[in-house]
This record gives sequence, structure tokens and C-alpha cells, in this order.
Amino acid sequence: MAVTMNDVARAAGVSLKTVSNVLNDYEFIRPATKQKVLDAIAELGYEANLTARSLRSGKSRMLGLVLSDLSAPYYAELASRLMTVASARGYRVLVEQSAALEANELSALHGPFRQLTDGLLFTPLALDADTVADRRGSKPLVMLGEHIEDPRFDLVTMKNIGAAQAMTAHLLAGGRRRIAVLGAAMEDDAGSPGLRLTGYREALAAAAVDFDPALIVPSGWRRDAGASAVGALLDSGVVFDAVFGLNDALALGAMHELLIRGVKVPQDVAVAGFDDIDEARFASPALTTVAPGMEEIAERSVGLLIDRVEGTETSDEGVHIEAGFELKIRASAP
Amino acid sequence: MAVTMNDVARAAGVSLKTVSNVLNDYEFIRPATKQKVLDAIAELGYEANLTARSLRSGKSRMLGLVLSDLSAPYYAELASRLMTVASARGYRVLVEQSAALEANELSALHGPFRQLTDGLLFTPLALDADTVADRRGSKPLVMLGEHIEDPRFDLVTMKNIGAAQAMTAHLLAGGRRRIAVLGAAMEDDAGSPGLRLTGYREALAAAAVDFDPALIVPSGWRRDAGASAVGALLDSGVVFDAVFGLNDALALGAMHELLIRGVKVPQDVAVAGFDDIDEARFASPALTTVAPGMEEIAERSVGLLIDRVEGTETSDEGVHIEAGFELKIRASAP
DNA sequence: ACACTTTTCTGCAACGATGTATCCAGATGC
DNA sequence: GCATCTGGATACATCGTTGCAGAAAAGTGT
Repeated sequence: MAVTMNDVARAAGVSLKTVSNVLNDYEFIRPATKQKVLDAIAELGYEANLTARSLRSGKSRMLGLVLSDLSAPYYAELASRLMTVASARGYRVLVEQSAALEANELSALHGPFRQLTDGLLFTPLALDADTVADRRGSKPLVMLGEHIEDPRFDLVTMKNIGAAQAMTAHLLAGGRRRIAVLGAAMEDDAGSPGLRLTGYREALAAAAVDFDPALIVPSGWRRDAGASAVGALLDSGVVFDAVFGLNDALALGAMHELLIRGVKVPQDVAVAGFDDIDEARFASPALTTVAPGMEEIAERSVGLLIDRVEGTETSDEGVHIEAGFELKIRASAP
Repeated sequence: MAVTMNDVARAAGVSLKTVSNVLNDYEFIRPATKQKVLDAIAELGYEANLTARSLRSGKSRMLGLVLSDLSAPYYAELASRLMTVASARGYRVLVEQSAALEANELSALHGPFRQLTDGLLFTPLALDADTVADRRGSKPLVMLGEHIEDPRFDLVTMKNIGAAQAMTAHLLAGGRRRIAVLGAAMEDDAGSPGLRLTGYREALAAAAVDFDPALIVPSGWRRDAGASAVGALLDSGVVFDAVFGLNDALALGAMHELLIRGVKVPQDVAVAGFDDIDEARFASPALTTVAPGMEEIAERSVGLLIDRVEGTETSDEGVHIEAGFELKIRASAP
């Protein structure tokens, strides 16, 4: 059916292996021979069989991306960029959605997904460092976005603490004193929510503003979670003059609920988010948020992973990359 | 390194082929033998090598999804659902972004991407039917979302015309008479923009409202395009009392621009969109839009493609599925 | 002309699974 | 008692590549 290397070899009057050598840029081939082979390839329309190549070589030129939910705007934008960067280096990205469930994250690390890829970009939400470290096999793994402080892993992340602190400081500078935080559990110390909450507390401390646990509302990270979290807060009668959503979707959901209930943004309550998804710019009012250097994260994480896969990067300790951030001050919290 | 079938065979004291037979549910195996094999598999932690299986069987259990840009919210939500549906049937989805460029769409149809997958879900934006029909190989292809009227292809789409007509009728019923349309070129007849524009014109005709070409603004389909399109319209001095964005991102960008410029939504100008992405519900004001049956589209397109791949669906003519739609009337155009 | 490198090309085995053909043992039929 | 059948297992070839080792050809030095 399909044209194989054998057909090309026959057409070019050389051995099968010579065709392989041409395709793999083997050094010692006479230009004339090479040309014969290339001509035969062009004439027959030969395409290398990637599956066979992959079986033989053990490489698939695919990178795995494990995240909770591709429909979340931050992940969608990140995935899109990661694919573009990977593509430029000749790799494809295979996405696996974990729904932030431990079982799914485990199966992504251990199951067939791992086999199909040369390395993994992993956003752990349910698993802890030790569990991840126990994974079978030894394919490269780059942690993404989450801050699992562990020298065993490569990590590309953002300045969660610093950025949250800067944003909180901005809200404080705007005269806000009762800043509600949506999306973090109090006790939660690892992962983005905990880190961002830490940044928030540091900013409060620096400004000598009291920390009030009543302002901390645990919730999911989607729009509907933000809406119901802020709704519950309003219902509870807790007074607040700003809302810091630990991601943009959350913040936008919260802003929607505030406006629905007649709370003016930013006059009554300022709203800030985190991620700077495209949607934030076009919200009404436009959402003040943290741009966490997604471009940089995409480029460096894919770059690092491919370097690991190809053996270019060899350091024993995990490489640790932290992208810079930028505050985007917009109408929702000027 | 990895455990192979051979190791299992040795451990179980049977032949390699018997292990294969157990894994492939071959009928005639003594329960005792089967158990021995299963025990050995469990003990050694054997996992079938998907690449080898794929080389031998010619199937990869991967479906390709070609779309313009995964970061566009509609596509992100669709891709997420498609993956979930495919996963339930034991397939993975490999995404390829075309950026709506002809070259990329062609390479998705002809290049290595085709090889890696058992079938394609294809959203053609640049290619026409004949070009697609010319593709090499004969792997199943299901057209997605776009309405390429052609019996050669399977197609899962939405009621573009009917839905646009219903939405326009709704705006007319609300007393709007100067409804601007963003995202369509006048002459464009194929594809979603053209079809939705047709629905718009039909609704105008049914209500005996004159069609004014000045109200039709061609533009891209992203938020920034919507913002600049409506900005240009305002600047041009054309009078309008409603905006129909041919997708939600566009409509939301437009709404943002209107509000920025002090135009009241919906009092001065009503805004409607198309797609019902999650963001629409939480916009301020919430966006009136068309829910195009994405759930149904995801389920039926993946179902159809897998049926083709597995040979369950065998009709010679392209199967044609049209999902139902629903108007979501919200505050932006009550 | 001979030994010795270096360049150029080739054959064979292997990657890890599955399809086809076959073989063996026991049951069945007459 | 011998041919026939069927359930249960196996051997071998095969999918389309690449790694390894080595052969053939070409160049080098004396």
C-alpha cells in the first residue's frame, strides 16, 4: 500500500540502509548517491513511517501535556503556545486532561500516555512531590506552573508569591483595606493557591493591615466558582472593599456576580485577578490582573523538556526557572 | 529495560503468542492458562507497547483534530469535550493548529499528522471541498462545524442559518431595526460566516426590514477584531441599534468597545453572539447568544469518526448530522 | 605494488507486537 | 482400531525502520 524505504531503495538502485542513511544525514554518502535517493523519494512520494521509526528508535517526538481541563482559558492559551513552540522544534504535543483528579494524574504518569511521549509537561494538582518522584521509567518530566519545591524535578513556574504580593500592594495603595481572596483554602500551603495567599499575607503585613480569615474564601477555579464564592461572601455579611481572585476566571465570575447584585466595580469593590488571559482585557470593566509571563513559561518549559529529551541538558539537580511577571492595571482596580 | 511479551511468556511458561492471544481475547484458551498469563502480567507489571502494536496493526487509537487555534474559547471548549468523549471510547485526540492557513491545513491532511491518527476531525477554514477530497490515503475524515455541502464527506455541523435567523428575529422582535453584523464578508457564501449572514438576511426579509450593506462589517473572529470592527463602525457614523457578532469572542470584544466608548448595552445598542462559550454567561452584561449544541456535536462527531474507523458505519454517502440549537437570551439583548 | 586508512555502502538483526499456518492432544464417529 | 474433528497451544514471518558490524571501493604513503 504505502511506499516504503524498500521501494525507494529499489527505485534508486541502492540498499535499503543507504536510504535510511540519507534520511538520517549520515556523514559519508557521495553527493551523487544522495541525489539519486532524494530523487526516488520525491518521485515515489515516500514518507517515513513514524510508527516504525518510533518503535526502532524508542522516540516518538511527542511531548505529553497533563493539565486539569483544556477548556479553562489559562490552560487553553498555554497549551496553544506550548504547541506552537514545540512545533518549531519538530515536536508535537499530546494533551491529557486530568480533571485535577489524583487517579487521572497517576494514570498519566504511569499509564499508556507516558509510553506515547518522549517527555512530560506536568501540572500537578492532586499529587505531591513524593508520589510523582515514584513514577516508573525515567523519561524527562518538567513541572509546570506549580511550585513543588523539590530539587528532584525540573520546574518552570511563575513568581506566585511576588506577584500576589505586588497585586495586593496595589490594592492597598488604592486604599482598599478589606481584600477578600477567592480560591484558596487557609491551610493549603503547597501549589499556586497557597503561594499566592502567602504573597497576599506578606503584603498585608508589610502595610500593617490585619489579616482576617473571614476574607479568605476557598473555592474552585472556574467562573461559576468565583460567582458563587463572592455570592456567599455577600450573603454572609462580611464587609469587603476588594476581591482578589487567584485566577482570572474566578475573578471574572466574581465580578459578574457583584455587578448582577448591584455592587459597583471598582467604586464599591475593586476586583483583581491572576493570569492575564485574553478575556481579562475585554471584560467590562477590564480586569486588573497579573501577567505571569506565559510566553516565557511556554518557551522555556518546552525548551527545557526537549533539551532533556535530547540529552542537551544534563544537570543532575532539577533546573528551576521562574518567569517574570507584570501587573496589568485596568479599570476593575485602578 | 521494559517488560515485553516475551518476558511474560517465559514467566508464565507459555509461548509468546499465547500471551498475545490472552490480551486479544482469543476464544480458545483454557481458563487455567489464561490465569497463568494474567498472573505473570500482573507480577511483572507488563504493559503492551503501543508503538509496536500500532506498527503491526496499522491502528494508533488516536484521532486527529485540526482547528485554527486552540486558544479560541469555542475551540478550547470543543476540544476539551471531544477529548472526553474519545477517551470514553478508548481513543486519544491529537490536536493540530492550522492558524486558518491553507498551507497548514494541507499539511495536516497530507503530512505526518495523518499517519499518526486513525481518522481526522477537520475544521476547514481555508481549503475548499475539492482540495480536501484530493487527499492521499483513505483514512476516515469527519468535517466539523463547517458546512461544506458535499456528499463525499461526513459532516457534523450546527444549524447556522436557522440559528442566525432566530437570533436576528429575536433582535427584531426587541424593536431593533439597524442590526450590524460583525465577522462576515459580503461575498463570502461558504462556511459559517456566510451561512450565518444568510440567516440574518432571511430574518430581515421575513420582517420586511431593508438590508443595508453598510451594517455588514467583515472582520476576524477574535475579541480584538470585534472591538476594532465595532470601533470602526462607530467612527464611520453608521447608525445602528444592535450588534450581532458571528461568534461570541467577537461579540464580547465589540461589547467591550461599546461600553468603553460610553454606548449603553443594551439600552443604546443590543449585543448578541454565537457559540455560548462559558465566558458569555459571565460577561457584564451577560451575553445573549446561540448555544449551538456543542455537547451533541462533540458526541456525534467522535462517535461517527470512531464508527468509520472501526468499520461500524459503512454508508457510501457522507453522513450528515446537524445539531440542534437554542437561543440563550441574556441581559445584553433581552 | 603493498600495506594501511578513510570513505562509501551493504546485510543482518532487532524493536515488540500480531496474523497465518500448523501442530498436538484428546474426543468423537463408525 | 483407525480416520476425523476440534479445542488449545505454538512457530514463523511480518510490520518499516535503525544500529552494528563489516565489506568494498577509493585514497595515501613508501
